[in-house]
Formats: sequence, C-alpha cells, structure tokens
Amino acid sequence: MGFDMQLASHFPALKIREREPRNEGRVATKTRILAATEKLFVIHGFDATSLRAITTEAGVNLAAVNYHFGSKEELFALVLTNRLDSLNLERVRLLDALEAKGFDAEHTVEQLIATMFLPALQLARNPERGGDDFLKFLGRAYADPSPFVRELLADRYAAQDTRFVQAFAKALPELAAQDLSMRLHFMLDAISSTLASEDARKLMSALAATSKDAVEEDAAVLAHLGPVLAGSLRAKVNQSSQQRAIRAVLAFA
Amino acid sequence: MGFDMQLASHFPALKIREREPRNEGRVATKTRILAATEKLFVIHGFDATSLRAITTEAGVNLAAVNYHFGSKEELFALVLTNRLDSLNLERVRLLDALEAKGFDAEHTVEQLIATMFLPALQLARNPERGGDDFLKFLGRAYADPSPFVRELLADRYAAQDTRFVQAFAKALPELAAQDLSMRLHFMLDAISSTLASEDARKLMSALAATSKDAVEEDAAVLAHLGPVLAGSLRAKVNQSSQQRAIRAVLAFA
DNA sequence: TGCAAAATCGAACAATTGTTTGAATCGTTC
DNA sequence: GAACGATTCAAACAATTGTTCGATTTTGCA
Repeated sequence: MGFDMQLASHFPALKIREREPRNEGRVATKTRILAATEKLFVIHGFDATSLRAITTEAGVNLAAVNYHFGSKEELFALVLTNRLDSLNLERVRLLDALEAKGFDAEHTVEQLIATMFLPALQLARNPERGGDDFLKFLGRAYADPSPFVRELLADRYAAQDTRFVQAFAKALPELAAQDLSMRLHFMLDAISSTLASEDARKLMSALAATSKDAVEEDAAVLAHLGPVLAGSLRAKVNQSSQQRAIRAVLAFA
Repeated sequence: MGFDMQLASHFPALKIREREPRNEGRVATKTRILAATEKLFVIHGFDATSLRAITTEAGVNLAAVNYHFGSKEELFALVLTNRLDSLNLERVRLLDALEAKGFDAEHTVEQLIATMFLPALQLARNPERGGDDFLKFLGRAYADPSPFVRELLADRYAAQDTRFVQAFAKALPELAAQDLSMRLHFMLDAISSTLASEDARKLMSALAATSKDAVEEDAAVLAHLGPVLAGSLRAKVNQSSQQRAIRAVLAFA
C-alpha cells in the first residue's frame, strides 16, 4: 500500500496511463520495474545491470520489460530522462531568473555554481524524487561508461550545457576559451565522480546536518562547494614565483 | 622488425624469459597480446574488452590468452601493473627527495601537485612507455568502473596515496581532515576523467607545443595545471560576502 | 456472466562471454 | 633424424546476455 504509493510517485507521468490495480497487494508492474531499474543502475551502472536482475528485484516476469518498454535501452532512457529532465529544466529556469536580475559583479562565478547545483540539492531533499539516492543516481549517470548513456546525456542536455558555458565565459573574460572549457570539464567530472562515491556524499550530509532548515542546509553545502570550484576556475597561471617553485621540483627529476 | 622491437620494449621485464623467435616476421605471442590488450583497454575499458577482440587484434589464437596468462584478469593485472608500478615508484622517490630537501613555504601545495604529476608527464614523453597514449591509459585505468580494476589499484597503490595525503595535510593545516579528503578526491577524479577524454589531452599538448625542450614542456603544463588544482585546495569557505551572493540565488528557488 | 483485450508466464531463442580440451604443429636437443 | 616439450590451433564448453514466442491468466467492459 504505502509501498505502492511511494513507488508510483517516483514516476507520476506514467501513473496516469496505468490501470489502477484492483488487487491491493499488487503493485503496477511498470512502476516496479522502473524502481528496480533505478536502484540497480545506481549500484552497478548500465552495462552491468541485467534484465534478469531487474525483473527479479521487481518480482516480475523477465518478459515484462520488453513487453512494457520495448527494450533495455528504452527502459533505461525512460528512467534517466524521468529524473534528469526536471532537473535540467529547473537549472535553466534558475539561470534565466538570475540573468534577468543580474549577477553580483563580485561573485558571479559563485552564483553560477550555485545555480548549477542548487536544483540537484533541492531534488535530493525530496523523497519522491529519490531522496538521498538522487545525488548518487546523478553521479552514476554522468560517470557511466556505456556509449548509450553518454550519447543520451550529451544529446538531450547539450543545449543547457552551452548556456552555462556561455555564462561562465562572460564572468571570466580573462580566461582563454580552451582554458575555460578545460576547467569546466574538470569541475563537472569531479562533481559527478564525487557524487557517485559513498564517502563524499556522507561528508556533504554531515556539513548540512548542523543547519536548522532546508534553506540553511543548501546554503551550507553551497558555501563549501562553491569556493572550491570557484577557486579552480579563477586561478591565475604563470606567476613567476610559482614557476620557480615548480622548477625546484623539476630539478629532482 | 622495428615493429617487433617496439612492442617488446613496452614490456622489457618479460622479454628476458622469452625465447627469441627465429622467424623474423613472427612476433612473440605474449608481447603481441599485451600490446593489443593495452590498446583495446584504452578504448573500451576492462569489461567491454573481450578476449576475442584482443586475440583478433593481436593476430593470435583465442586460447593463447589463457595459455600464457591464465585468465583475463591476470592478463589485465599484468598490463596495468607493468605501466603503473614504475610510475608510482617514481612518484614516491620524488616525494622523498622533496621532503628531504624541504618545500618552499610559499608554494608547498604547488610543489606537491607537481610531484604527483611530473612523473606521468615524463613517462608520457617516452615512446617506449606508450608516448601520448600513456596519459590516456592512466585516465582509463583510474576511471574504469570494473570492481576488479578498482580493487587492483586500491590495493596496490594505497600506501603511496596516503603518503601524499599526509603531505598535503601538513601543507594545509587550516583545512579539516574531511574537507581535505573531499578536495583531494575531487582533484584526482577530475584529473583522471580529464586524462581519459580526448580533447583535454589535446589542449595539454597545445600548451606544451610552444616550449623549446622537454623541461620547458613539463614546466608549461604544470604551470597551467598547478594553479587550478591549488586554487581548489586552498579555497576558503564561509566568507560572508560569498554567503550573501549564494543566498541571492537561493531566493529564486 | 461472457468476451475481447491486456498482461503475465515459462520456455526457448540466438548471440556473446571466458575458459577448457585434445590434437596438430613448431622448435630445440640429443 | 627422432624425440620431447612448448606452443598453436579449431572446436566445443558452460554460463550469461537481450529478446521473442505461444499459451495461459487476469482484467475491464458490455
């Protein structure tokens, strides 16, 4: 019952088209498959998650996946886009609002970083969206090595990505285009693999634990995350004293 | 001929125990398998590289892998350790030398970063060690999702890792232990996934291109890499002006 | 209640995986 | 040149993968 509701609420868009199960103990097969897929994907990734593992976890017949979703890829595409579409919509919405209002001249970079990551933090606090596991899911998705997953993410969210790249370019005019793209790459890769790892997420929730309410919590996490990322984006190169220090190391090699 | 020599020189330790092939056109099977394995691993990773793909690429019989190496895992373990053992030895040697001499008080962090990455740059310039592809290999290895690869790297190089963590902790005493560990995680994850991606490596070789000799080249790359990483490690959190800027973003959400 | 559509089921499919087998071949040594 | 160990080979192995089939059951509506 409560179980049914909770699972179904993960994928509200699907619920509409589903028949209400008359039998109370029985959860809609489609919903159970989606939930099991997401759970196993977070643990094992796309390639290493077999349809048999999914259907066993969901307690449904093996053939149910192909019957309801067509193929493994279509199933995973649905799971991924279900979660990520709303996230990215919220991201650009926030970016639009910030650009309309105008950034703090002093802290544009920090504000852009906050804009990128706040929606994820908010979704992560919503149990209907996966709660704590949402960040894990996010990390998995962006770190997954399967060509299918990578192409899906690249195709579907390329437009939003360039929006942020352009915004950062405007905020960091002294940075060469290729230098900026390298550092943003850096930033996103670091974030996604960090989210995928257990200990890093524990640390973040530890940071948030000292806060009173939800807004406090987000502010605390962003206050820790922002400066670290901004520090790497704003770093100046080629200072002569640094050059000297590096040459001291090279002397030993 | 030249092909044979080149392949063999990738794995000099094995060459000793191998019989010299009398037939000139014939390259030692073991060596060809190792070279093919490395090539395909860089492209597809551990899981997605099948023994049939390896043996076809190497032009040898399928059974040759199990005959010469025992299993797929033993083969990959050999390929990985062949490349990484010398790298990590050189890393700690350099760290030892730097610690004996004493760091620049002002730029300890930059020097530590240089110590971590200089050996990889030097190996990447050695054609016998894989040349340009060595960095790609490194990125693949540390980003590979297979439990086998991850455990191998963790077990074998855990000791060296803690050496560097301790050194960084000493250089950044104001940073809480868990904060430091998060940021180092960040740094290494970013580096490895950046190395694995084609465009980032192109960028680095573009930076190096303007230099005259090898030492110049390493200095140029480290001068670009160091400040970015050091910037993220040294970032201060909780500055009130930043807090205000972040809250301006939260107001829209 | 009866009927047609939807859903579930067990079973098998073809393809791929790593591994093993036994015979054939090669290379060295006596 | 014979003999013996090392190596190579084609073939098959068992296990796993995604997918499909046809029969059976369940469901919603008349």
